[in-house]
Amino acid sequence: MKTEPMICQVAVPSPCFNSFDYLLPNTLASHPDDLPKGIRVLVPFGRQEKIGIFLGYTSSSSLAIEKLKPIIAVLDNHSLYTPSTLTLCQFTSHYYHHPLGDVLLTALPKRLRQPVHHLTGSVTITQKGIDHIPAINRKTKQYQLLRQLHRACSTLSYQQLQETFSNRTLNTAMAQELIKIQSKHSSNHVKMASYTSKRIFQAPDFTLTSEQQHVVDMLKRQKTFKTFLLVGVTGSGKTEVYFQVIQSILAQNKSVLFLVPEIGLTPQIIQRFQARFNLPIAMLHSGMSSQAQLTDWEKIKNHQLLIMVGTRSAVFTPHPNLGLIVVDEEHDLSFKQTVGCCYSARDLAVVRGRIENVPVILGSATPSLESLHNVNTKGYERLNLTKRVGSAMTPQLKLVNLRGRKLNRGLSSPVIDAIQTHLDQKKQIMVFLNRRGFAPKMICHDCSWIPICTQCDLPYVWHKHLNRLSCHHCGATQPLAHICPQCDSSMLWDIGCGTEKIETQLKKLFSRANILRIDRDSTRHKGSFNKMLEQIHENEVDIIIGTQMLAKGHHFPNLTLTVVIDADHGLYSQDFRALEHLGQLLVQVAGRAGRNKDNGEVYVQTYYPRHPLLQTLLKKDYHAFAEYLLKKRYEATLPPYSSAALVKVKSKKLNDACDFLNQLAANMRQQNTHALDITGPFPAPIEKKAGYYQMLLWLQSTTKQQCQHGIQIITEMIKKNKPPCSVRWNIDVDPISMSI
DNA sequence: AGCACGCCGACT
DNA sequence: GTCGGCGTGCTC
Repeated sequence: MKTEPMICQVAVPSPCFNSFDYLLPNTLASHPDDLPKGIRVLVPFGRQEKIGIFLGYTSSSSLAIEKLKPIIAVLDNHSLYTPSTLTLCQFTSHYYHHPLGDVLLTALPKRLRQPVHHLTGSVTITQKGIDHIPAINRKTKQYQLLRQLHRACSTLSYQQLQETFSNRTLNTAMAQELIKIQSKHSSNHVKMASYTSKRIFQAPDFTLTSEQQHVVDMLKRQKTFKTFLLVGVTGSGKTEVYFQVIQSILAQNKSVLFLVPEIGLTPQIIQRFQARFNLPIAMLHSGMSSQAQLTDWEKIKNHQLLIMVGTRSAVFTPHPNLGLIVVDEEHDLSFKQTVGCCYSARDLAVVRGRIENVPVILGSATPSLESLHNVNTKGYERLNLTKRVGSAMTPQLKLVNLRGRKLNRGLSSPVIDAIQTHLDQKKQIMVFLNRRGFAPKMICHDCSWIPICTQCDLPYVWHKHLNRLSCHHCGATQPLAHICPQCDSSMLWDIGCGTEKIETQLKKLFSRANILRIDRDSTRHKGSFNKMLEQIHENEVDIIIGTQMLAKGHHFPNLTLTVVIDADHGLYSQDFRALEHLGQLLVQVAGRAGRNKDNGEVYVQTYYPRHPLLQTLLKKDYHAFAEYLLKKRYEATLPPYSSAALVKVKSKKLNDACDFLNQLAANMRQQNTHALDITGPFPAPIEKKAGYYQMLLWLQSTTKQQCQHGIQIITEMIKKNKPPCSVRWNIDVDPISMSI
C-alpha cells in the first residue's frame, strides 16, 4: 500500500508570504484523501509549534523531502471555512498584500487560533536529563529546572514552570532532550451544516412611511449581488428598513451578516434585534469571552442561528447559506484595520457579496465619500430616507465665533447661557470634546520646560484626578512633578483643555446639575459604560461630557442641546480626510439632539465660523457638503479619485527606517513608468511611538489597477532585497489616515 | 511575529 | 567565568 508520506501545503501565520510544506504521517490520517482543505493542523515552525491551515497536497516541494518536518496533529475534521470565506481570505491576502496564513487565522474566532498544549501540557524529566544533573553548574537555571523536576518525581504543568523559568531555559532543555512535554490535543468537532428548521416569522404590524416602504420594496426585490447605499438622515427609520428586509431573508431560511462599528454599541443593537425577531442572535465583538465568540461562531457555521451581528472581523464568519450583508454606519473608521492586515471590513463586505452573489446594504446618515463616489462609478444604487419619522425636526446648527471672545475655561458665554436655558427646561445637555484628560500639555512658566514622553517625543497629558501624566500614544504614565526638574520653579502651568477640565468647570458653573463624564478613562471598568447610558436614560444626569465614543449611534430622548467645544481641530489639518470626518461627526452629534418632538439645538464653538465647510453644513446639508468635498478631492486628484497605498516602516533607529525607504523610493522611481506617484519618505504624524521611529512612503495612482501593480512591484522589491530584521514594514492599501 | 544564537559589558 | 542585554536571521 501507500508508504510514501504525502506532502501538505500549510499556511502558517508569520510575516513570510510563502506557504510551508510538511509531511503527513500515516498515523495521522487513515484516509489521507479525506483530509479537507481549511482544517487546522499543528506544525513545528522553527523552534515553536504553530497552528496552520491545511491548503491541500502538492506533488513537489521546493525543499528536499528529507528536510520536511511532519505535521504534529490534525485538529479538525471539517473545514473551518465555507468555499466563499476561503475565497474571501485569498482575496484579502492578495489585495492587501498580507500573508495568507495570517489572514486565514484572523478570520477564525480567538479560541481556534491558540494552541492549547502550552496550557494543558505536562513536563517530565528524561533519563538523559537525570544523568545530566551532576554534570552541570549548580547555579544555572537549567540545573534548578532539572532538580525541581527530579525532586517532584512526576510531571509538572508547563504553565506552572513558565512562572519560574524563561521560555529560553525550557526550550533549550527540551532541545537537548533533557525534558519532554506531553501535550493533549483535543480535536475540534464542528459538524457541517445540516440543521434546518421551520420557523414562523410573524408578519410585522409596523407601518412604514411611503418612503420607507419604497426602499424596502427595492431591497426585497434584489436576490443577487448588488450594492445599495442607504442614506437615511438620523431618525428616518433606517433600522426598521433593515429589519423588514432581514425578515424576508429569514423567511427563505437564509442567514444575515450585520456589521456594526467597533464600540460598546453592539449590546443595544442586539437587544433591538431580539425584541424584533424573538430569536437568539449570534454576536462577535472584542468584549466577548473567547468561548462565547466560539459558541456563536459555530452556531452560525451550523446554520443554527441565522443572524450574526458583529464588528470588523465578523465579515469572515462562515455562513453556509448567506442571503444578505448589511454594513451599518458604513462611514465609520473602525471598519478599517490599521495594524497587521489593513483590511476594510466595509470593502470586504462588498467583495463577499459578489462572491456569494447576495445583496449588500451600506447604510449611513453621513456616507463616506468613497461610497458616494462608488454610486457614480461602480453601480452602487443609492436609496434615500429623507424624512424623520414622527414630528422631530432637524436640529438647528449654531456657530459661536470664538474670535476675541472671553472664554471661561473653554466655554463661551452663549454656550453657558444655552446650557442654563436647557437646564431650566429640565432637558439634557451633551458637551462634546474629543480630548481626554485635564489638559493636553504642561509647561514651566519660568523656563518653558514641557514634560514629554521620551519614548514618543510628545507632550504628556495631565490627568488631574489620577494626579499623573499620561502619554496618549504609548500609554506610559508617570507621577506629576510639582517642581520643574530643569529650573526648580513651582510654576508648572497647564495649557489647553480636556474633558476633565470641562467637567470641573461645568461643576463650578452649574453646581446643582448632575454632571457625568464619559470617556475611556471614566469607563475603564467593564460594564460601566452601559451603566452610565442607563443613568442617562433614567434622567439621572443633566449634563453629559463625552468624547468620540458618545457621538455614535446612541439616542437619548430627553437630550435637546449638543455643544461642540472645539471644531477647529479638523478644519486645518494635515490629513486630507479630516474635513470629511469633522462633517460626519458634526452631523452625527447633531443627530443626538432632539430626536423626539422637542426641537434640538447644536452649538459649535469655532474660530473660523466663515469656513466654507461649516457654512455649507449650516446653510445646506450633508449632501451639499459631501459634493463640495468630492469636488475638492477631484481637483486635487485625491482618493476616491485616485487609489493610494502607504508603506509603513518602523525601526528603533531613525536612520535604518530612512535608509530603507529612501532606497526603496529611489528604486521605484527608477523603474516607474509614471503611472505611480511616489511621495516621501516622510515621518509619520506620530514620528516616534513607544521607542520606534515611524516613516512612511505614499503611493498613489489614478486607477486601482495601476496602484495594485505598483504595490506588487514594491513588495517583490522588498522580498528580493530584504531589509535587516530591525526594520519592520507593512503595507496599508486604501489607507484612511497617515498614522501608523 | 517569535525565538534562539551570538556577541558584548557587568557582576558573583 | 556566566548572566542577560540587544542586534540579526530563520522558520517547511
